[in-house]
Amino acid sequence: MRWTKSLIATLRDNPGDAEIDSHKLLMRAGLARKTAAGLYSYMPLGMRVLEKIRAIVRDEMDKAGALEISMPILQPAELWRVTGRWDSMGPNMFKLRDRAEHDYALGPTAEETTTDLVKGVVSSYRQLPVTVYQIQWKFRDETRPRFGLMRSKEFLMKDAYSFDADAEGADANYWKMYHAYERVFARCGLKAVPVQADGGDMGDSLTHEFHVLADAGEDGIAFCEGCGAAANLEKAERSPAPAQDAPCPPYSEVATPDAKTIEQVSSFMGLDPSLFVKSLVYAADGKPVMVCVPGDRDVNEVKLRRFLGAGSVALADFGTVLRATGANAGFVGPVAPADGSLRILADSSLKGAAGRITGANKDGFHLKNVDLARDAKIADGDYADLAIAVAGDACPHCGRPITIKRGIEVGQVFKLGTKYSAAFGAVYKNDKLEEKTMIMGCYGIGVSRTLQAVIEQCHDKDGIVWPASVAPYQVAIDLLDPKDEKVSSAAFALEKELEDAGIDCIVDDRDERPGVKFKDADLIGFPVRVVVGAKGLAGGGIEIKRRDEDKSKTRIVPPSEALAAVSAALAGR
RNA sequence: CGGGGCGUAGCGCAGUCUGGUAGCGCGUUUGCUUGGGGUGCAAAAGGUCACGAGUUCAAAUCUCGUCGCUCCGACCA
Repeated sequence: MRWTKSLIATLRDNPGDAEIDSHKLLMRAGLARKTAAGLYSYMPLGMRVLEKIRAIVRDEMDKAGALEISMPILQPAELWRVTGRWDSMGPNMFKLRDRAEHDYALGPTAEETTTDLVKGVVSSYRQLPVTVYQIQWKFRDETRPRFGLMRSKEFLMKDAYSFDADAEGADANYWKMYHAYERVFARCGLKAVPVQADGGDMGDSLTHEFHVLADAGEDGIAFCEGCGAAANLEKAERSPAPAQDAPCPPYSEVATPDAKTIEQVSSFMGLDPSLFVKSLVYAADGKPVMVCVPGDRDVNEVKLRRFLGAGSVALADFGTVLRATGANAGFVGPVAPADGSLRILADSSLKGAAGRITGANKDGFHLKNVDLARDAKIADGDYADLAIAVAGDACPHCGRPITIKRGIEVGQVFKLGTKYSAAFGAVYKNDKLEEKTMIMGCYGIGVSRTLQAVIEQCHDKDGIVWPASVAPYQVAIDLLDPKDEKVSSAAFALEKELEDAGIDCIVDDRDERPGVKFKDADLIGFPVRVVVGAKGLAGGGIEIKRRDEDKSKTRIVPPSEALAAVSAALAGR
């Protein structure tokens, strides 16, 4: 490919709306342009990267025995109503209507569509197991799209769905995909780590997320250096030691006017936040429940929902808080709430807590010297791990302190069980002609997000440093004297040689100064750069340098050895 | 959903407070120059100053409204 025949527009300045390096570089290197908020157009260079990632994903899926299909982006509402997700996905789904007033969604995922499809095709155990996948544009009405392709309204996703006759098969499929994912990300040049995650809406059982570690990541991940455990913070368990507080005198009221937050009250009273009990009123499936955690901790709503077995939990509105406790938010506590039947939960680290400060369930007042066991009605079984883990918490498996890092979620594997197959009646007949429900798994990879994750992980101060496997072109040939017949024909000859050898390359044949070409090549990040110039040719040859190497490592070879030298350089990447 | 910031040339921005001929850098075009890390010089093209209404002799600038973009927060009591 010739630079002058492509459509490449690099930018000197960072776009004003880009916050993180990968987003800035995505735009500056001319890989994509923003069309509207959360919507991007891929330029020729970006398209090539996307296609290369897609090809790797497809290859690994095929090797894992999955079958590629394509299902409609436009999905009828009736499918979503079968599982109730038409309502439960709520505003996250783009919904529209045709002229006959039929409802549709722009697919945010495709469990329903796939289950319905497979149900109609598979009827015998002889056809199982089967795994199908597609690489398709997905749509989600994000409340806040950000960071370019990281969180956008439209994104390319590979979604695979497995159907098995029995649990053992489903299990085997899960791990087959898990290992395929490891290979996909490794081949994209990414260090992605599998972490335990919460099933959320999709199912209750085993699930792992694959994360690319990066400070710009939106998820927190807890790691244990001791035993290697890794879990999303939403899921991360801790094993908090119970408090062993000394007995304290009876509790008494303290006036704390205008001090509502833990921060305000603790500074008002001059006491450490950890001595406070933070009490929050939640609505669990609409029913109020109070949750107490130490003042320097936050409630983990995912764990809370799991513990309660609730469909949804959210902080209660102020009216509910007032009715349940008798006070406004800021002054509530576990001691004698107005609603005596209010269930009160507490984090395990509060078991045995005494001498603590809580809200008084009376506006403007807190209580000091609260002994939870003595003063609050908390059932023994209602002490649980309910707080978000923080660095230094004990690992539940080996007891060593955990560390917290940030990650970008690029993939996730789920065991779905029969949630969808049961809803759709996706059954097969076994060898005794008995009807059985298929057991499912689903597996997603954010293809467009992966593109940006590679940039986030592979860049330096000069630009992107593409792994050879997903680079828009593997080789850039900087033609320094395009008007010199001899020089340009040498460059074009090498271009042909490389292309014949299956190495894609782009010749920068612009009438630009060398510095401009070097800067652009570094910015876009082609893995190998070849310089063909009059000066070099006269001096014996052409220059070859890897993007991740210093200038001093430049090799000069005669044109006849260029192909071998480029291949060698690429092999090193 | 709440709060802040911003909408001026393809991109990045100044000008707005204090109303009076629409500016700068990059990019683009042409010519010369230079030719190994974003050359230098000169000339040129390119803007209904987001949109609408109002105030005024006069509005990018003041007022009101609308739309869009963006950041932070989303009840942690």
